[in-house]
Amino acid sequence: MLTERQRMILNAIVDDYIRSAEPVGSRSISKRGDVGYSAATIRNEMADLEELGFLEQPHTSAGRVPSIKGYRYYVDHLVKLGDVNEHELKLLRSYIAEKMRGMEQVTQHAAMILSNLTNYTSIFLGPETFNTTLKHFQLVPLNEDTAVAIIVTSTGHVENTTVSIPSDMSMSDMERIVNILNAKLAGVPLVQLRSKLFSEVGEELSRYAAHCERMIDVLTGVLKEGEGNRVFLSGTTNILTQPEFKDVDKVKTLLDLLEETPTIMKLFADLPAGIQVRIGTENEHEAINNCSLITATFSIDGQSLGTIGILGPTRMEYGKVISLLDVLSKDLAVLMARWYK
Amino acid sequence: MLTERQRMILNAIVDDYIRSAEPVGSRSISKRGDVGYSAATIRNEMADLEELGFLEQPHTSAGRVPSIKGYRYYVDHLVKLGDVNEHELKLLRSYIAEKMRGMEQVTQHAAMILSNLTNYTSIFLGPETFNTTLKHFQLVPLNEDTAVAIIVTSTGHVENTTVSIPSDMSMSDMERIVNILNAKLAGVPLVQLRSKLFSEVGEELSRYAAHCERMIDVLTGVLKEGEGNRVFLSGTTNILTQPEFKDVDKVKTLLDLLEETPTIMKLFADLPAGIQVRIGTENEHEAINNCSLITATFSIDGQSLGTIGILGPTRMEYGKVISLLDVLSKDLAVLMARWYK
DNA sequence: GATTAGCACTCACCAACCAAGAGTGCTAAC
DNA sequence: GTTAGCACTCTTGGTTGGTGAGTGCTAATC
Repeated sequence: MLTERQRMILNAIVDDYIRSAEPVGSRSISKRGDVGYSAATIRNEMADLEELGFLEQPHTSAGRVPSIKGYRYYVDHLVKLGDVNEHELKLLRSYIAEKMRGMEQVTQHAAMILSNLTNYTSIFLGPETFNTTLKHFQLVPLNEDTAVAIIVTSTGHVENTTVSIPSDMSMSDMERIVNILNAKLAGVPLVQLRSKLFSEVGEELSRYAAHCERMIDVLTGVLKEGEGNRVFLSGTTNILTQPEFKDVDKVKTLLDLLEETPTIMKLFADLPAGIQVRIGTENEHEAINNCSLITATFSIDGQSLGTIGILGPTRMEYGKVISLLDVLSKDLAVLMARWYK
Repeated sequence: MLTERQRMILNAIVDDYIRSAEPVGSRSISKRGDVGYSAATIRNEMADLEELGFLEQPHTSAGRVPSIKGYRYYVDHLVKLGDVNEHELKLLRSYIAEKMRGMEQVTQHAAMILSNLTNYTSIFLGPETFNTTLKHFQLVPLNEDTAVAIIVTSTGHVENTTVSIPSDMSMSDMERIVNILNAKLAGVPLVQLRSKLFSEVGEELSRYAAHCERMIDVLTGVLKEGEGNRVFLSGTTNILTQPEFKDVDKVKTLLDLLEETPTIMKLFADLPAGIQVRIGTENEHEAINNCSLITATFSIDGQSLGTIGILGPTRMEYGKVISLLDVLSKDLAVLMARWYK
């Protein structure tokens, strides 16, 4: 619905604004070389674009600034994916060099590199527990009445809590129960643990029923607690270098948001595989209404294994970030496929 | 070396400044009621105090502000420990209600409450690994060539990494080695693991020597990696509400510092048991030269089990924070004594 | 001799004001 | 359809002058 020239001008304006962070005027566009029109012509087009809702004016006689709708159009139709240069590529892939750490460490490291490379904040969200299965469960006694409960999931994730040992449970009882639970419950999806317990293990452990249920409580407790550990942030303060965050109050609300893991998890909920761009108010949460969130969710056999997101101002280098995330998520997908073949 | 009146005036100035965050003038002190002198007298004393280095003037004809030396004198001789009120005490002790979680969770929760109560940033540093002993070591295989290595320490702390299994090591080999290592190394201080390995386990595992050394590498690797996990922050953004941090640049350097776990660990190194106050430039690190750090290190039998610190502006409510930390650290000491009796 | 009232002086802070510059919208010419 | 020209708007930065808080000093007072 936009003319070729309008698209060209919109593109120029967004590019300029992303670079300069200042409202861009008709003259500066006209002088860019790649747009062969005079300032006056551009002015007319800009007025039209504003009427159509793609641009905004902070005040009369300031330049124009892209609106959310403008950014959206830019991202959907205009943005040129920057190509990832040698240096960046090398850096980005350096995490693979640390051969064979856990999947988590790898992704977290990747997220860190990404935040350095982009100067925005990167967020990594680990796989949802209900997609993973139980690998191993164990109790390590610390002294007579306390023990550490440890759970290992199929993705190599480890969770633990300290629990108190009921006084009426002997060491050998405990060992036996843990053994049986392991034999029966290994490979069971985490969310089905409880129901499986009753259907499968029921009769065999009936004499330990009470204890056993206790154990499952512990198990699910550990899992629930671990929920929060899925979020990993990197470069939190990078965003402070952006001029749109020179106001401490804005900074505070943003940082407060980032500290609230549940909120972040909600933000990342239900993302389809692949790259997703959420611009400004397209984000649910008010605190990031002047931010954009670009996410890459990678999955294997339809099972999501995590999401890496980049949070920056709406005036974000979309082209660069998208292409970086694209490369990275494809790399990770390959890596994971090999890992969990 | 200060006269009674000078002490009184210094005390009044520091108190006022802590409340208002603004240079305090002679008149406002004179009108406080508890100091029965006229503004002129106070002015003279203030001039003297300035000459002695206890006060500073931002510029001529502004009020006075305490210097580092002034704060130091205040903390050492003048400060009245605020008494902890019922409500605070209840809140502060609520972590105990979560009966018998791990020591770590308890302290971390306490640190969180503390940051809420004070509106400063609280930092918790877990016990040094070389004071703790190995409780349990385990490998959980994930697939043919990777496994999760898990370590449990005597304090109930759990560390883990994913490692690759050498192709020439069979499952049963692995199990055997792990078993022997556990039997021999449980109870050994973490730092002595390697030397103990050779002296004690040497002959018994000579046929597995190579593998065994590999295992120890894994073990120490896990530990080194875990070093960073000892730091726990809470209320990071609280400090942003303080007027001295209305400048985003300062905020950034401070937050950057807080993200660097090694630096924080250095900051907390070699603290004696009990409460310690470091004011402004008394702190090594430049980024917190206008902050004060109050720490409480609690130990049992001379073995440090962690430190809780409060980081705030130099203009901090010393009395309140010190008494809160005092109560808390004593509580924790009791709790831990029961725990690790 | 210590204390205090009085006074001149110093700055930071604020508001008003002004000029410059950037950008716009509109009109008329190309 | 495009562009040059022009009047108009509005931010920005600098200057100026007034105000108030606070000081240092001196002289009077207790």
